[in-house]
Amino acid sequence: MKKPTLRDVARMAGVSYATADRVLNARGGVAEKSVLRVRSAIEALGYERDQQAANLSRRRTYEFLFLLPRGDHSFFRVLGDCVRAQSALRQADRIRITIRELPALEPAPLADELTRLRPEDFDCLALVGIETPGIALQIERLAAGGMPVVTLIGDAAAAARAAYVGIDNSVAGRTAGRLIRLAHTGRRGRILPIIGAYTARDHRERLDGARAVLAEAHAGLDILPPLVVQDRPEVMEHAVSAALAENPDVTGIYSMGAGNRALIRILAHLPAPRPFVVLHDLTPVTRPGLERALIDAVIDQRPATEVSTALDLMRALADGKQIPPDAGQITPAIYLKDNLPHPGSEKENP
Amino acid sequence: MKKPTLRDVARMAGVSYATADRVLNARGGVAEKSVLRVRSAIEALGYERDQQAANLSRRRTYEFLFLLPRGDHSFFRVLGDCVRAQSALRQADRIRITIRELPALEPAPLADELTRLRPEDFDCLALVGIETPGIALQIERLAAGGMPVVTLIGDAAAAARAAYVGIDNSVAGRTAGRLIRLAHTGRRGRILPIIGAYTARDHRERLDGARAVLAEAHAGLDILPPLVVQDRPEVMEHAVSAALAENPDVTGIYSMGAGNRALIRILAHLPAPRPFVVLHDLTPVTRPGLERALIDAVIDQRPATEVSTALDLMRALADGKQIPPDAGQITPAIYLKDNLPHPGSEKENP
DNA sequence: CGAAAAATGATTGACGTCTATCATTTTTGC
DNA sequence: GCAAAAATGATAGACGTCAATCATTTTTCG
Repeated sequence: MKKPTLRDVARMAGVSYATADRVLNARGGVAEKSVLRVRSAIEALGYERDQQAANLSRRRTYEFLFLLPRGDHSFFRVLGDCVRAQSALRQADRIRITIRELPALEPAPLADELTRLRPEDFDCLALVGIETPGIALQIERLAAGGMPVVTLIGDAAAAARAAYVGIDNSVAGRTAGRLIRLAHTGRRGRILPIIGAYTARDHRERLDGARAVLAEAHAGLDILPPLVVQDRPEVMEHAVSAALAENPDVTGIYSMGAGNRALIRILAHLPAPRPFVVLHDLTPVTRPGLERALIDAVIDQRPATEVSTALDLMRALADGKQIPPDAGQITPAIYLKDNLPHPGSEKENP
Repeated sequence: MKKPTLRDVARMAGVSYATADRVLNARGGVAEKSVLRVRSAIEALGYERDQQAANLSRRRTYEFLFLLPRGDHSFFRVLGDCVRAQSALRQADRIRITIRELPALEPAPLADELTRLRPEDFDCLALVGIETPGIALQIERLAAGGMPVVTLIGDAAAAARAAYVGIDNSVAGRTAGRLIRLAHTGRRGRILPIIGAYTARDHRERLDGARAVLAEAHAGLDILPPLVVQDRPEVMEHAVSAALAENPDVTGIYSMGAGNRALIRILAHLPAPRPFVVLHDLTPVTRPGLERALIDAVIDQRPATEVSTALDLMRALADGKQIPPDAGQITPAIYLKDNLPHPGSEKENP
């Protein structure tokens, strides 16, 4: 009644242990009929290789590389913390994580780094994708060379990468839109969207998602043209101040990108009733905003879950397993003032 | 530069492998000074036992028992599915899960089952707690006998159980309250709370949480006395129909317990504008309600995360590790129509 | 000081798999 | 039918730990 070993498989197939092993590990040099007999014995017994014993024997450690944006955005800092936290936890599982930090959101240094990589350097690579032909090319090269690539947070080279782990930004935008609609039940309003840049696909998707839901609203929700603030607090500071001065009747703000430190500062000095504010990602910047009720909701992509999921997938990939196509889909979380996770636990708890 | 083995520890401590092993596994019969030398060698080298090799050698399998409520509530059915899904996934980690289903929410059968249990039967026990002196006594007995007990969803015997895995129901209630407040921004309203029973601690906590947040609201939110429906659809059907007939101006409904099938049926026949509706737990009953926009928000305790977290803790406990006091805290999730997880993925994705 | 007790060392065979080698058997092709 | 090639069997030593045995050394104490 206990788990069958490869020895049991060999016995049932009527071959030697060596032959069963040759089949299992595809070493070749086995007659077709023997292959079939071993295969069906595996099937019949429901044999599954004891991966732990196998790893012990092979002295295998999983070597994973994470290419992360350097932490000028507070979200990227949180993300890095998540990776480091998981790195410590997974050492027991023979997983070794190397982290290299690159300038955030810049294609050139990332492409450079990828060019220098050889497929045999790591068992799997995770990176925050940027959609650029040069980067796609490198991902294809590495994947073809046998190093699976997982995109994290942002996708790239959708055909060549093994998995994308992250949220559906259109879903995130719709969710934000829904919250804003909720907060406008039975009244009219004017919404101010703020994005980093039109060129960022994730911001565009969030914007479109939010617009779709807000446009559904029967009642009149007036959606202002989006402010473009380049994810930078200084720009945010000016742009938002100006926009609010021009539109004192703004009842809702949806900030899709970074640089929210300035936004929160402005909100703190706004007279009541303040507009309803939704923004993205729980960080040391946004969390106090929620706690002080300056902002009302945060759409979070749950970086801890993303990193943990990514690592599960990377291990499966390194073991040569098949992966379901949408295994990396992360459902965005909604945080209000009241359901904030315990401080710090964002890093550990998937 | 690679991980030190026990052999390295022995060498550094200047003792034999056997002695190092005696210290590591507390087999006794070792002189004090040797113990110290080994200990400090472990410290100095940062040695950590290779748990996988150890388990292989011991032929250890973790034997865990789950005592689950029989699935008449749809949530408990989801919970059971989560346990079964994890059971399949964790076989590779040498975890064997036995599930016993008991009549839901009845103390007597649970106490009976516990009485029959001997501490040596399983390495760890997880159960949905009911707060009863008899059950507390049994948990204390098992814990004292060396079988750690983890409470799931509902707590019990807080002093004796090793961990509670579940949400803070007061937080869940506050979150629901906050959503209702959001939906009443700038307008008055009348809220209808629905609970299963006053005796259920979780329902009371949810109610108190929601009331606390709703009472904060400057504007007038009129909170009706809670309907008590015993978690049963038939009772719900009558009670809610009557309450809505009596109060046609209800603008919000918060259902804290089960039996929501009837509530959703009623909502489907209500003329617009429908009240704002929040209820608990994403199940095959509530999900379509969200999708059809009959209800507006679901507070979910993320059973997949709960089960997964419980298993992590149970393994740590079985390995004799220490556990941080709030390791089982689960942050409740808010689901709107737009951020529903992919169907089925609730069971797998923590 | 010497005997008993305590501590330590040395060693062995598992656990399930990997990797390698070498001998033996079976199949293939001429 | 025979040599060469292909397939198979048998076996051994690792991986890091556990659990056990037995011999040897050191300590304790009367």
